[in-house]
Amino acid sequence: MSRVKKSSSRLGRPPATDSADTRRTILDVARAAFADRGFEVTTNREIATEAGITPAALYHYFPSKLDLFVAVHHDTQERVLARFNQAINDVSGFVPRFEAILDESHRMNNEDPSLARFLGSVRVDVARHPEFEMAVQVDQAAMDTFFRSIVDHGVETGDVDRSRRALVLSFVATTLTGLTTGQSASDRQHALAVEAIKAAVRGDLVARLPQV
Amino acid sequence: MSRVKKSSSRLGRPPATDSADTRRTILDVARAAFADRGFEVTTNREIATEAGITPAALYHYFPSKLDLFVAVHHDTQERVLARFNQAINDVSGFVPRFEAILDESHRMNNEDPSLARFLGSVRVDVARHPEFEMAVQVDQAAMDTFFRSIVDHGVETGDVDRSRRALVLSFVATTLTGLTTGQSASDRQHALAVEAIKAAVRGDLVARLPQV
Amino acid sequence: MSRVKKSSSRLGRPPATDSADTRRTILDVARAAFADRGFEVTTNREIATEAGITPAALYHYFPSKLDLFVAVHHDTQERVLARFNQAINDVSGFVPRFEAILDESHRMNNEDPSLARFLGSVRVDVARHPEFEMAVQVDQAAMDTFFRSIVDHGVETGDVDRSRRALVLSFVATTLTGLTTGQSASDRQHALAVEAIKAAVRGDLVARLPQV
Amino acid sequence: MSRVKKSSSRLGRPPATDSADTRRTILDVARAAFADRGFEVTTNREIATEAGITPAALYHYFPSKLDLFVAVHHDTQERVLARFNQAINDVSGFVPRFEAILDESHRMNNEDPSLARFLGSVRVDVARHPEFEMAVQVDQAAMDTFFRSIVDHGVETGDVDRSRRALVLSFVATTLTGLTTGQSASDRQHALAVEAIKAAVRGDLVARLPQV
DNA sequence: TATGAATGAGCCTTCATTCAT
DNA sequence: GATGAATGAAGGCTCATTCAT
Repeated sequence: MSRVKKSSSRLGRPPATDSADTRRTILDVARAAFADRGFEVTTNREIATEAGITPAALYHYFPSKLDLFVAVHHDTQERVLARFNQAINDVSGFVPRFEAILDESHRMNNEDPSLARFLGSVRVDVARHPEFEMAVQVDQAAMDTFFRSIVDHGVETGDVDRSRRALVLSFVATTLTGLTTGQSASDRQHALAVEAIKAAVRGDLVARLPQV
Repeated sequence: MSRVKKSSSRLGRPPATDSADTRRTILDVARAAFADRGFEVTTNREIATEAGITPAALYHYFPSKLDLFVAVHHDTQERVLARFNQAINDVSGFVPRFEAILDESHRMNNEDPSLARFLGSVRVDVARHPEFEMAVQVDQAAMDTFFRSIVDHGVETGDVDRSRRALVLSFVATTLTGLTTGQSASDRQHALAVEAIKAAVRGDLVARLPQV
Repeated sequence: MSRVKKSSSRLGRPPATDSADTRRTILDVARAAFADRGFEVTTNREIATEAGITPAALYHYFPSKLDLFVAVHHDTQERVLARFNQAINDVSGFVPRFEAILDESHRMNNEDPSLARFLGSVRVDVARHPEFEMAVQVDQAAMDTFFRSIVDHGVETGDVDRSRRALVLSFVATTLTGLTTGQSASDRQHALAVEAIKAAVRGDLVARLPQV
Repeated sequence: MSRVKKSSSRLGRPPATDSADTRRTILDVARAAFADRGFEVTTNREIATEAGITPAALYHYFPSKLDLFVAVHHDTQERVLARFNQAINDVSGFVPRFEAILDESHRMNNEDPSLARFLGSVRVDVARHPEFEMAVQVDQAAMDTFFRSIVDHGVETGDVDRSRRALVLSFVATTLTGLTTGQSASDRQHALAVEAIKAAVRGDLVARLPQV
């Protein structure tokens, strides 16, 4: 919101601008826009205006709208993964690590909701644009690998049964997707969902039924 | 499967029926298209062609593309809700009912994947088009109410602690969203996710940690 | 110039228009524009405006600007070839036939200068746009074949030496290109060039030098 | 052949010379580009890149793309005219001089095809850009004057009939245009066309018909 | 002299929608 | 009901050109 540079609106190179700054701004602005409105609905003009430049200037930094999207994806995935990695750094065991990830998710959702929101909506955009598939799959594989490593770590520490690796991984993917996609609107809602997932993992979400 | 409207030569049939058939076809075709490619990317021409008519003819059935989308939403929500209601009909207790819903979800995802896929992607489309919000909120409220009733039923039957109503409801919303949005690509994947959710609800997803 | 239909500028289908007429008008208008300004410089908007429609309506008749160009090429080539064929119909011998073609060229250049001008400039446009090559080569092969047949006919009637077939064909191509490309601006200039070519073919353009 | 400006490290050389080198390089590179793709299709960036500089640097040498084009035209016309003048230097009579010009054309087409190709395509570009007309007409007048002088020389030496001056001049213009525009693709083709024109001028292209 | 960052104008094309038939 | 012809608005992108450095 406070990103808008004073719109110079004058020809030629603007005084005292840093190329890297502009690129960073574009990436941030674009992430928010893509997260809110998706790839199709977001126009170059919107992104450019919010970044304080003209649509044509976008092409100075990214060869096409699609490339910009891919760059945003890569940047976001990278940042989130770094946060996750750092979050589990001095934590051991599957459950503690998963909870650390959930907590970090919640923190990130507070600091910059566009990170999670983007990752939540990217799935849809990618599904809708077959051209994206290849471009983002490297990044997504990295995220997959990360989650898999958490589960495998759980197997080692004993809280995940070796035979249930796939099941647990599926649970992680499903809940994280659900959290990111559906519950990131308000802080309260997000916090509640995080608690719910934790409770479920701990096994005390609902009363244990007497196993007949 | 055959999407093209059958040629209307069944003698004696009132013409109104053909009209209703065409409307039905449009709705089905549009649901699949919106589910696959989203509101923006799907064009009237695509829908019309697949329904065997011209884009202009669409306007005899729906006043605008937006109205068509809303109609599809209503229709889909209604059908899914009917299936859910029927699924829990002779089942008692929160966990059994939730499991029944998950199973029904899985069945539906097999029979006509476009139902779930549409509901999965509608969230994004609605978020991206503020105009939709009002139109779909009635339908979404109905779904909310349904889930709330399941949880309340759980409180009555005793397997949901009264103080955890909100928590459990959040879990239902989160996992169902995650299931629909992220795990509906293949039957196998969907089945696994359903099992994972069930295990989590039963409390035996991971090894119970010794409660100190 | 007098092609402009009353600009309806009203939405929906305009009353009493014939699709075939509009297509014909577009083709004619486009030929003139392409001939004058070339493919790149001519804009869809110019063509549309001169044809009394909007740029978007162009796409009702031709899938792209390139396709329109190819259609104009085909149409023009066909019409010119028809005139040439008719011109040599009851004439025998290479020289008489070549002269008939030159005369017909001159007549056409008077009636509708855009035919020749287009054919003159198309060579350049095709050279500049590799994508055109394939699309127009069928038409150009037909023209080639026609000229070749004239020369071969000359061999049969005896006024072209069999060993000079290639040479004569080259002369026909060179002069006709030169005529169309460089001398079609004014009627007088064109007529003079036609006379010059005829004189050269007759062998009395310049005084015969005493062959030492 | 090597288009890239040599690195300017020859000590003691006045910097002005490097500047002149760069200008020369731009002119050469631009001629080839304009010849191949025409004024519109050729971009400043292409020219600059091939000349080893940036688009902005172009503006240190030429005030605009249009001016660059005009400069290329002037330069090319000048060089070709110089070659032509030299070619007819010690030749007398219209036919021998015309043949000398044709031979020189052929030689030039071999050495640097871009000279002829540029001159062949310039006609079209000028016709397409009314702004060029005035700028190039001085150069073209010089070329015209040259050809006129050849013909007048022919009148003096007696091989051109005084009454046929205009006719012969038209022939020269037409064939030279045809040669440059249409037959300069391959050496073989060009050579054949040159021979054909020579034969026509000599009067023995086709069998002389019995003049009744 | 040269570069990199930026602009403004304009182009081709797509699309929802309208209207006469 | 349905179609085909047309529109207006908008979008992504390219390009010559400008200006601070």
